[in-house]
Amino acid sequence: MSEQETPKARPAVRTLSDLARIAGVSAGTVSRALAGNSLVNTDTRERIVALARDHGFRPNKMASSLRRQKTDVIGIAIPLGHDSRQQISDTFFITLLGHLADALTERGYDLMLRRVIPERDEDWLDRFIGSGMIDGLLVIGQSDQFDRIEDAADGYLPMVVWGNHAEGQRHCVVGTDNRLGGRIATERLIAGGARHIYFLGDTSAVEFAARYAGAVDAAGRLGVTITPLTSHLSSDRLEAEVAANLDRTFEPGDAIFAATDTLAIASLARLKALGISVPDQVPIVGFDDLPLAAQTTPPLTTVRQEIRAGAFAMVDLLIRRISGEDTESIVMPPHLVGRHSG
Amino acid sequence: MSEQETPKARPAVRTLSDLARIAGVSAGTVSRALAGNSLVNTDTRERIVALARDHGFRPNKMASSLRRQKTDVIGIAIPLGHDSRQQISDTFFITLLGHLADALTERGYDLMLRRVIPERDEDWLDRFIGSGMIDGLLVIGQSDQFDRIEDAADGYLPMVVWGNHAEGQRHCVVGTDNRLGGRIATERLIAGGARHIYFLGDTSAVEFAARYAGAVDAAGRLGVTITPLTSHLSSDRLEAEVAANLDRTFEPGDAIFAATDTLAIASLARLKALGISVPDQVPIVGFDDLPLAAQTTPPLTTVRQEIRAGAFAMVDLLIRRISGEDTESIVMPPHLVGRHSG
DNA sequence: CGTTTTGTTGCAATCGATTGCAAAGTGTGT
DNA sequence: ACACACTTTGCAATCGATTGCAACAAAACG
Repeated sequence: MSEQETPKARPAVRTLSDLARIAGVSAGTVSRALAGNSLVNTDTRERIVALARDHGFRPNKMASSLRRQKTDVIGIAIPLGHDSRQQISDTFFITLLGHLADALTERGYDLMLRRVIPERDEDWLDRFIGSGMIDGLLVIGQSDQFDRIEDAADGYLPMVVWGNHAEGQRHCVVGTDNRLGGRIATERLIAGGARHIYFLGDTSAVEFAARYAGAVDAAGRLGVTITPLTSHLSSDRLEAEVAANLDRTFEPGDAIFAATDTLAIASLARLKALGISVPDQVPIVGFDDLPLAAQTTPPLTTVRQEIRAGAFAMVDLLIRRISGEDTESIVMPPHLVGRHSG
Repeated sequence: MSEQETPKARPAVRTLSDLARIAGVSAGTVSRALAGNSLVNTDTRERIVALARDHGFRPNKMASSLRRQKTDVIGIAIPLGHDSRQQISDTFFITLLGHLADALTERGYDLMLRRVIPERDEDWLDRFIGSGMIDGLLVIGQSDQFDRIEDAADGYLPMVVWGNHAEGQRHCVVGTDNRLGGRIATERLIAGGARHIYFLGDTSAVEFAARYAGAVDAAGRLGVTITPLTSHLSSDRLEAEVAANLDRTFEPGDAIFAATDTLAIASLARLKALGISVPDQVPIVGFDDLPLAAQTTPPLTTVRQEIRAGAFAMVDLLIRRISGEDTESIVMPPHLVGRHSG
């Protein structure tokens, strides 16, 4: 009663020993009781658990982590190498992050988020890994850090990366077959009559480079020319760069393959502003199939990545790696979602 | 030389003591040397720092946190009370998260992200606070957890919440004047000729409730009727609910005030599919002014929230609270951004 | 009734970095 | 040559939870 009314009058119960004193047992017993299982007497356990609840006691996770050598925290690194202000706000990464959060929470892990700017911090990966704060690491996007990730993977098993898979690479990656996706998108445009394709994106990120390579494959094989136009994804540059890139005279047979739906949507808006009709004058195909892609005008034709499945796969692989297994990478096939923009 | 070539042949240097042994000094000295300042001899310091670098030594953060009683980690909680699958993927929250990440990283803090579903975990706030893992807590959105946040705020200073400010509340909040925003949006619609306004959103979240209240204020004062239509923000329900809500016959004078740009954009798409023109038949005003709002067709008229400024304000307040100051809330004025949808 | 088994609990070491205090070493002033 | 100040380093306690091992009691067995 007065316990309920003046919970702060009592000296706070901060440590196991505090609670142990109140319960009249040793700290070890309290620890075991709160751990639920093991070998404490049922009565004792219940008494201690009740006491802990009444006093709002929560064991200190730092101490626990230190002792157990396990933090139940997974690190999520977002390297912003090729585009330092992008990405954490890019819809694709965020959607992925959301699903990762779901999957990790479900498994009892917390997540520690870190945006890293490799140019400013050479050592970002090893620093994160070596901090002792995380049981495993997910890297969202390889950016231009492929080699550094490779190096780290040699000495650190519990790491899974979202990104592109290259022949013979050593780090475990989950991602879409970007090259195939690029090919599919390009073939779609060519089937629609395109003779010259603009690739919109930043090829210094390996994922996008692979999409471009796929586009070049298809274009080359089918006798179509292709021109890369560099556009970054950071929200403060995106609009201006897309505008600059699309400020040209389009001719019949021209088409746009945007490396990302975000870029495709910006292109849609820009072409509309220029009075160029999509897809009649210039067809556009995007990449990702974000939820928004279905809601644009016209609805966006795009190459779908299975973000949710990918996120769950990453977590699954990571957990297997944490327990020592050396897992293979997973490359998921992309699928064309034909709507009306191209 | 052979050091460089076979870095893994040597037994790894994992602890201060390991490094101390190699350097021929005590662990305490190593600790002080790596801490940079204090009172170690310059030569010794440099020698130790070099050794640490060569051996890739990184001090264990858990141990450090435990001893210093400071983790340099800020918790970010996203309560999903009124809409359990929403938000982490909602563009607004994500944009905010991105800016928070910027501001915190700049100040040397890491961030620990936690989505919480209050229905499943009554104790989410106290558990996070009491975990000992974080130096401070940012809560993104009050959801329907206003009272619980109030309770926690009484005993825990370093917490700042994004959300709505209510008269006499005790927790420190940063946010937009939602009620005023709702009023502004509604007045805009009425000035455009609206006689009946549909409010699209979920009023069980206090922020949205305040926007609705503002809309009711304006509508009541100007003799306009208003009808709330409940739509959630989770990406898997959003589209269907908007569709269901807008599946009605609109009459001249009808207008839509969407509680969020995300809802406004979905409405735009839905009305387009129904062959209803915006703004001629039904004007729409949104809320947030997401980057996308400028790129829709037609470009969205919306009420702007200063997300970036808000994020930096939150971090600033939090840091002052961590050092013991009891800061006031900040309520930022919303601004109407007139584009073409309403 | 003595011995073994089973069930509970306490004790103390441990995880790894930090830091107050003491001690050692060096240098200055008289 | 001695006392004193200052610089640098080592020692050992500490943060709080966990856990192997030993100790003890009660129950079961012969």
